[in-house]
Parts: sequence; C-alpha cells; structure tokens
Amino acid sequence: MSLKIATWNVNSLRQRLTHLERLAEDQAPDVICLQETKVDDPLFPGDALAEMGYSHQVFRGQKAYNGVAILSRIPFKRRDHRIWCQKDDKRHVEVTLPGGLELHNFYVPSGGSIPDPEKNDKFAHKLSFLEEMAQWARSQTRGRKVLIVGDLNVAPLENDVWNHKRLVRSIGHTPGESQRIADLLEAGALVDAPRQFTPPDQPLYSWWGYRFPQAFERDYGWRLDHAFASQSLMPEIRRIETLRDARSWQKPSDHVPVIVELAA
DNA sequence: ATGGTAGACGTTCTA
Repeated sequence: MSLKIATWNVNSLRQRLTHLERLAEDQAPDVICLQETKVDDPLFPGDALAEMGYSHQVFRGQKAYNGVAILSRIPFKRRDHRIWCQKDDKRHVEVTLPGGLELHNFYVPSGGSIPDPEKNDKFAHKLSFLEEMAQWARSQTRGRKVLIVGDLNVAPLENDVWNHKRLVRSIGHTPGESQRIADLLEAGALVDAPRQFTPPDQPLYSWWGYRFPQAFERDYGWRLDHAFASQSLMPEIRRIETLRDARSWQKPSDHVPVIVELAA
C-alpha cells in the first residue's frame, strides 16, 4: 500500500482546474496540497474538485492573493491552521490523516524585490515568517510523524537555482533566507526529503519564472517547493518526483507539482 | 539598468 501526496503552487486555482484534472488522471495522488489558490472561500470550486475524486477539502482563501487548500480522496482525522506573524493572510492549513500523519501546507511570503529588511517590509515579513516556522517546529515536529510541504519561496542550496553566483543576492536565494531554512530543519529535526533522493550536487527545480523569455526551455529554474519530513516519517518515504513536464502544459502555472510517495 | 509575463481586479498590485 502507498500514499501519494502532491504539493503544487497553482497560481490561481480557477485557472488551473484542467491542469488538476490531468494531474489526477496521470498521477492519481491521494492528497493534493495547493498554494496561491487566489480565490475567496465562497467561490472555491469545491464541486469540480469533488468530481475529480477529491471530496474531502479544506481551504483557506482570500480575494486575489495567497490562499491554501488540501484536497483528499481519504477523510481527514483532524483539520487546523495557525496564524503567522499576527497576519491572517491564508498561508497555512493542516490536516491529520488516518494513521496519524500530520500534514502541513505552507505558502511563505515571496518577499518583494529588495533583499534588505530595513528597506522592504515584505522581505522583513518573509524573514519573520521563516523564523516563526523554526520556533514552531522546535515544539511541534520532533518525535512526531510530520510532513511539511508547500511553496517556501526559498531555494536554499547552490544547485537549487540555475546560477548560484548570479542569483545569490536575489530574494529567494540570499544567504539569510537559506540560513533560516537550515535553522527550520535543525529546529524541527526535519529532513529535506527530495534531497535524499536527488543529491545536492545535482540541479533540482520546481519553478521557472514567466518573465524571463524561454525560462523553462533554458532551464532557468529554482527549487521553491519543498517537502520536509520528520525523522520518524523519513523511512516511510519511497520516492519523490518533481513533475517538470507540467511546466510545458498549455497555460501552465510557473510552479510544477512535487509528489511524495509514502509506504502506508 | 531595473527589463520580461501572468493573474486578479478594477483604473494597480503581487509574484
């Protein structure tokens, strides 16, 4: 038996329903964690998703920005969320699955464009958010079966971006952000699961921007979408796949799904 | 030197 969990920043759920249908057909994930749904809860397309087989749903959205959801073929034992940085901007939702796996879905602030927290409130917010995650993980992930997934908006390792030297002063790949991801892993005794399957000396990306011409064709990618497992969960992870192909679909999201397959 | 595209929204903001 196995349990497949997908994480995907869809960059507008309503623009990506046919893409989700294709993911469901091609990969048949049991659980799908979404980020940047960009839809307020009353407009959530729950019926269309239920028709794809995902009748169990938790969603926390808002108009135009942010928003997270977890879709599932299997019922949840428990659902919850937390407010981060005293700001209810719909960046986290959590479920417990049968068997006791605690699944956290995050959308970390992107952080704007100037990598200086003194001059850029959005970057300050991002750094605080990551620090709060580490503080939280210290008490909430150790010794438990926890999987943290989502768009963390940080590519922490050199081979998580297409050109480390060129991008090391760009938001998403600054040493301060990478250090905070390392702090989160350390604080929560968490493992960067995809990097156990694809060694850190090899490139691994999940996002190719829209702006740079032919970003995907030239493989100008970043690994922004993550799966961090607690130590007790790690032995259950059978394989992890990044669906690069989804970036070449019609009207794609700028992110592709990452799939974690657990023995269950 | 500060581009380029996409999405939601509404006469711009965010990524």
